[in-house]
Amino acid sequence: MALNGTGGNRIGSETRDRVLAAAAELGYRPNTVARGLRTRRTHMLGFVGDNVATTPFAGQMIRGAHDAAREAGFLLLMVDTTGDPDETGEAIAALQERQIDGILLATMYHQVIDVPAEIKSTPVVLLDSRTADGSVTSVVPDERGGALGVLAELAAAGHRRIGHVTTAEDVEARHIRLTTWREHVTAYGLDADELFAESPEGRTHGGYDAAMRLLRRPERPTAIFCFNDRMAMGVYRAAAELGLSIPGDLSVVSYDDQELIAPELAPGLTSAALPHYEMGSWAAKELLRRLDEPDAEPVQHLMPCPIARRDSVAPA
Amino acid sequence: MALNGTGGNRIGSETRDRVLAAAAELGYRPNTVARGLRTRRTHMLGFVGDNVATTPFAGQMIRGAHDAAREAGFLLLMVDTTGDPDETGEAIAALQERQIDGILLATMYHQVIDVPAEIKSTPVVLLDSRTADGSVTSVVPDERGGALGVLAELAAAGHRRIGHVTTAEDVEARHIRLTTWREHVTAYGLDADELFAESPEGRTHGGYDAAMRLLRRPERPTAIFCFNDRMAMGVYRAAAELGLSIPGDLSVVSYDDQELIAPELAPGLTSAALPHYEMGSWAAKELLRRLDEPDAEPVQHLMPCPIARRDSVAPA
DNA sequence: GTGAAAGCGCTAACAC
DNA sequence: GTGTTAGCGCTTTCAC
Repeated sequence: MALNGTGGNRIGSETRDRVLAAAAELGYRPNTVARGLRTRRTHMLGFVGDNVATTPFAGQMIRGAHDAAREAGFLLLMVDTTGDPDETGEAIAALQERQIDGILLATMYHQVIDVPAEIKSTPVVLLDSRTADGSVTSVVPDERGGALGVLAELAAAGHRRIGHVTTAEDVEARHIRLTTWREHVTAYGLDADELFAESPEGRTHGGYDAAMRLLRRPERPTAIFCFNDRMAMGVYRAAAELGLSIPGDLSVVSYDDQELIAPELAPGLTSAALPHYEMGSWAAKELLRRLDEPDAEPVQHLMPCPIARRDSVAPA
Repeated sequence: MALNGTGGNRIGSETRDRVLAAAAELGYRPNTVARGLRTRRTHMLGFVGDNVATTPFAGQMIRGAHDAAREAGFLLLMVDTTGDPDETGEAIAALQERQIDGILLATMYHQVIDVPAEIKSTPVVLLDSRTADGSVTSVVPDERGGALGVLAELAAAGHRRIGHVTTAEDVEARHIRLTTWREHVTAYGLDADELFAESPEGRTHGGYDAAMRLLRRPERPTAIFCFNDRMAMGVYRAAAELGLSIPGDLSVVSYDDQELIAPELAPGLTSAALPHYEMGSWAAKELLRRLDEPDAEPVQHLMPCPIARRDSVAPA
């Protein structure tokens, strides 16, 4: 009671001091396992990810969750899976055996998922994914906001003929970014199809290919909004090959703001950042809050994507 | 005993079946906390990293350790720090309170460290770092081997005037890679200083700067060995500006094999890979082994760095 | 203001 | 082959 500060004035201040002194002298540290057995609180959060530790930028989600948890005296017990449902179920079971207080269920990119049945009564918050019906608390990036942000950068520089280079992969991010862009150019009365090019894969080569096709059209766009930084890297290469200078002849904006790419390109790439750290932190805090308030209504949170402004945009 | 398979033939097979059936029916899962309290084994490994979750490629170390641990029924309890010794000490204490069975102490890049005093009796394996005196079991990349490997690629293509572009930052990797290169070109009777250029920072811009200086010298090298992929990215840019084609006029090899860079450059960059996954896996397995054999002699392991061959090397 | 004891869910030793 | 019990290190209730 002296150590925990519990029991109010049940314990004399002089007695408490003696206890504290003895503890310090002995280097005493409470055994959290025994405490957990008794209190049924382990002060551990389970973190289940699908290849999150492996995915370069998604690691920031771990870090965000970690920091928020640690600040509250919690530690993260990690299980990384391949995303396979059976494996995820097993991971959750392994975590529950260890009596974790709650679960953070993370995906390496924004997607819609079903929550595994195993979770049941364990409090859970979804990280970078959400359920179709919104029945589980979750946080995902505000992709629409981010797309509007980079499009606004171009608009402010006077661009109207803004092309879009994207992947054909069927992911949430593609749909939202594409839809937002389409609305934007359509609002100018432009034909979106004429300004659109996609490639099977959202990587450098795909970006290069799509950009080559787009930039060779009779009325080429004055700016391109890329699905992601990797595709933007390909767009840079295509522009160089066609003798177009960035941002002189062509402005480029993108999404993801990957630290290994966006700031390293020449010129630096203006990109909407995926707020991985913030999402991780938000999810952990929200989960912690829910441990004390198990009946709180589920929340769907959209995390803003700040725009990293660099030198890839110039007046049209 | 039926569930754990312990107690040998103490329990009848028919009785065991009944127990198993009942457990399955109830969805019974043993409480690992209670078990840990009794057996003093939690089947959790502490993973202490300095910004490891944050560092893009180092995440593979976590994944390697995770997979090896999980295969043995262990889970990773993560603490990420800034690398500050006090913080690391506190992290270790937090882990010990939770009765973890052993500690993996990881750094985000290869370095020489002192082991925190707190560790004491807890079994520990160092990941991507080592002690000066070799008193603690550790695994680091075989940087010399990797450097020899990429230099051999160049030698096999007939290159002798091999330049080196590196960082001035005082890190293990710089020293080993530099020394290995110096020995290599000196063995050809060349003056290493004429083929050497460094920049304050090991990033793209630094690589560009150093390469510009190096490639403008009267007798320019026919190939460049770069400290890392980011600097290589700058070397590519410099070569392009000087009208030198890669690999036609200049071959380039590098170190790290970062997935976001080496395969994405055009042409693909030949690079020695940092075996992060393998190091993580080795460290966890070795730690697990040591839990049962606490008195085993410390081992210093060098993990080979495989060469990722791409298209940046051509005959001299 | 303080001492004593029960019990969290397990494992292992001890009976028979 | 099976039933019983102590105890891991804590927290909390009860008694005084």
